[in-house]
This record gives sequence, C-alpha cells and structure tokens, in this order.
Amino acid sequence: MLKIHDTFTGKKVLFKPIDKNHVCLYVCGPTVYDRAHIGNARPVVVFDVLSRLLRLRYPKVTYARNITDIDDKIIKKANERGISIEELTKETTKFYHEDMASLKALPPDIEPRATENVSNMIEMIKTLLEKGYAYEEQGHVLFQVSTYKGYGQLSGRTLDEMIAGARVEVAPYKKEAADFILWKPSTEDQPGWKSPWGRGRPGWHLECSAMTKAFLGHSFDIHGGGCDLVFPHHENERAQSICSTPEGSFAKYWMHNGHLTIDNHKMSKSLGNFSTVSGLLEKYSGEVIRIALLSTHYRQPLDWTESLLIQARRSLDTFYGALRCLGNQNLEDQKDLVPQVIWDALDDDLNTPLVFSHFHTLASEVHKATGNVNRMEKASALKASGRVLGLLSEDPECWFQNPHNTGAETVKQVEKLIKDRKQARLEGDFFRADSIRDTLHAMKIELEDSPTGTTWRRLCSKVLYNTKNNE
RNA sequence: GGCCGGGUGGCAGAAUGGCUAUGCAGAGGACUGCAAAUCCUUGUAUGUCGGUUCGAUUCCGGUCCCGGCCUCCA
Repeated sequence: MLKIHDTFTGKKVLFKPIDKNHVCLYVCGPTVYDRAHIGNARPVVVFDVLSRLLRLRYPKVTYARNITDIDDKIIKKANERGISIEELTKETTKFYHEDMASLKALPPDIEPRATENVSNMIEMIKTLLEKGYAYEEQGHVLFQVSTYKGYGQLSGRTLDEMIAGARVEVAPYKKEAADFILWKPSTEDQPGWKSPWGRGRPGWHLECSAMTKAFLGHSFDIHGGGCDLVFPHHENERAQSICSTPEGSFAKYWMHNGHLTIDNHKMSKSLGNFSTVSGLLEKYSGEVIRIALLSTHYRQPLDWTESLLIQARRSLDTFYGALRCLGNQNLEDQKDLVPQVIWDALDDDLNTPLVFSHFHTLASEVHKATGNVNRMEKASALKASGRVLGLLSEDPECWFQNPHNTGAETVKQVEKLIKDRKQARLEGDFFRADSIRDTLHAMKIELEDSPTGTTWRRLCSKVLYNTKNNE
C-alpha cells in the first residue's frame, strides 16, 4: 500500500485514488525560455518514478505535465536573442524533451500548453468574476484573496501573516496586497489574446487550474512540483480552481520535492554555479544523473556535487557488475521478481535511498551465490527492481565498455592489445603484459582478468578511480 | 520580521523509544604472476542544554547553527 507525504495535511498518508481504475497525476512542467537545469530535472525524475509505480499498480494512469509557453521571461529572452517567441518556445521544448529522455524519464501522457488553453483560462476568469471572487481594474483582472476563506490552507499561512511579511510594494490596481493577477493587458509588441477585458495575457497561476480541469476534471489525485511552488503558485491555483469549480476538490494529494543546491549554494547564474542537464550529459550518462537525483529522498534538500556523481557512477558499476551474469537477456513483465523489501521501501513515500541499499544487498548476493540458478535468480531480482525505477536497462557489457561512445576503432585496438597481453602472459613475459595494461590504462581502459578470460571497462572520469589521491 | 524544513560516523544517506541500515573513503586479510573485480574482518555518529521515560538519536521544551519560502523560480 503506497503511502505518500501530502503537503496539505503535512503528513504521510495512505494513497487512495478517487477512481481506483484510473489515477490522475499532474506535475508542474517547465517554463520554456532556457535549457533545463539540474534543478528542473529533479521533479521530472521523482515523478517519473512515481508514475512508473502507479502504472504497475493501477489499470490506467494519466500523467499530465504542462508546458508554460506564455511568460514574461519568455518575452524577455526572445527579445534578447532577437528571435520570435514561437521559435524560442519550440526550440526550448525540443531540448527539454531530449534532456528528460536522456534521464530515462518517460514522456507524460498529456502535455498541455498554455498557449493552446487560453480560451479555457478566459472562461475560468469569467466564472470567477461572476461569482465575485475576482475584480477588474485598469485592464487587469485580479483574484481577491480575502473572498476565499480557504486561502492559505495549503501553504499553512494566514492572510495576516502574509500582510505582515509583505515586502513588496502593492501595485496600484490591487485592492489588497495579496491579490494576484488572473489577466493582464499586453502592449502591442507583447503577445496577447482578445478577451472581454481587452487584449492581454493570462497570469501564470491560471494555466494549471484551467488545464487540470480541461484534461483531468475538477478533481484529480496528485498534484506535484517543486517545494518552492507551494506558495504562491499552488496556493493560488487551488483558490482559483475551488472557487470557480466548487463541485470539485481540485487535487486530493499534494507532493513537493525538495530543492537542490550546488556545492551548498543556491543555484544561480550570477554565482556561476548553474548546471544544465545537457552540460552534465557531456560528462556523465543520463543514468548516472538519474540515480544521483534519486540517491537522496525526494523531499530532502539535495546538494549537487562532483562527489555525488562519482558515487552514483560507482553504485551503477556495482549493480551492472552483478548483472553481467545475465548477459543481455530481457526481462519483460517480471515484476514478480522484485523483492518485497523493495516494494515496501517504494511504498514508504518513495524511499529510493533505502531501495538502493537493497540493490547493494542483491548485488552482493549475486557474487556470493554458490549455484548458477541462485545467482541468476538474484541478478534477475536486481534487474527487475531496477526496471521499476527506470534504471539498469542497459546491457551490462555495454555499460562498462561503451558508456561514452567508445569508437569501433578503439574497441578493435583494445581487443588487439588484450590478445597481445594474453600471449605475453602465456610466455611468462609479465613485464610486457603489464606494460600493455599500462597502455590501456592510459586510454582509460581497465582490465579485469577472470578464470573465463579478460574483460574490460571504460573508466568514466579520471577522478573516479583516483579518489584515494584526491581525498 | 513572518512561515516552513533540517542538523546522524571522514563523506553521502536511511531508520528507529531499547537490538544503531547501506554505499564511498580508511585499516587488515583472501583471491591474483602483479593488478582489477569480488569476498571476509574492522574503527568512527545522532549540534547543544534541559524535560518525559526503566531507557531517547528518536517524544516535548529552550538554545545555537544551516537551508528554503514570503518577489520570477523545479
């Protein structure tokens, strides 16, 4: 039985879907103005694991993740680059899809775009005006926060607290400081849509409200996103949705992933510690990045460091090392092989670090297994468990030999040198054998002799196998 | 200033009212021509001060740090 931490109640609760035959999950997606950074990737990977788990448990799952393609940052960036907004959002969306696919994140079932749902948003604003939750002022339409008693329930703050803590000058068109924009006017050079309140564009919070209603209905199971979205974004979404659609309850559960820091500092372009996914992929495989993101519980803060990635790579080496005995066989529909302890860890609010500790146990059991049947059984359990988390899907030999596109020429050369070394060893010329091994090591190739022959692996980074000297 | 998280061994990171994961790194050993991989053994921890308790790292309170949010942000 899956238990999840629900932000609304602040507790770990048993997940009970609204409809056990169809689970709906909505996660806040990217604003497409720039390449995705590693912080953007965390919710994607976390909720990818959740969606995979849900799909194994329920007959139908609809996972929706929006693309925000209306936003002032987009306008600004497009102007800076001298390209059209459409060009920018199209390009950024394409890169986003590529980057997330590299991290083995499956695409969501639905990916609604804000620009394609403006009419839904306008309808929602109309309803909010009719019901007296919103007002129009100087071409803007604002949600009047004081009209909704439930405001603040999600983020756990009261209106008084917010007023006390307000540090921002109140815009002249606002009745009250906490009111937020549903619609704002656009100038000629800004993108805009016709509306009863003139040409303009929607406020940021509105799109998720309008799109969840359009695609998932007025009530759905889980709403996810980064913890920084709790306030104001999700608080505002919730207010809009519940006020405009009182027959629904909007999200039944709220899940938020913790933030990511880089070397203990908040990621920011001005500090120069901004890591894009594509940049990381130049040095590490997507699977290393994925397991690094999952190596800390999703609600905890995660400090992104080189050492984290090295450890992630090491863990994967261990796991793939244990899978070598399986060869390249596929394991379709083998979820029965997953040990109960791993299901239990996942069911406990996605305790992925605990899952990986069980992975290590399995890997160790593979090596210690006395009989081949036992060995294969443990290895299959590891492989099947990895599959649940979207990991360990590579062919193990490929993992070791070709994690970073070893060229065919290199492979040939390596095999030739291994043959030469074998000959030298047979002749008892260990000096020559060792010198060949040194040559290979300089090519970042490591050899492993075993009773059945010599295998090789490609070293991932220099630091990786030299931690003794560096730490 | 307000609100919310968190402080676990050298590092990463789970868990728990008593039996204190796991990984990396360190030490010793086995295997190996030597390595690598693997296996065995092994040291080290719960910020701080009180309270509750037979017993707290775990519950409660104070305190000190750290981070996040309150403005765009995953």
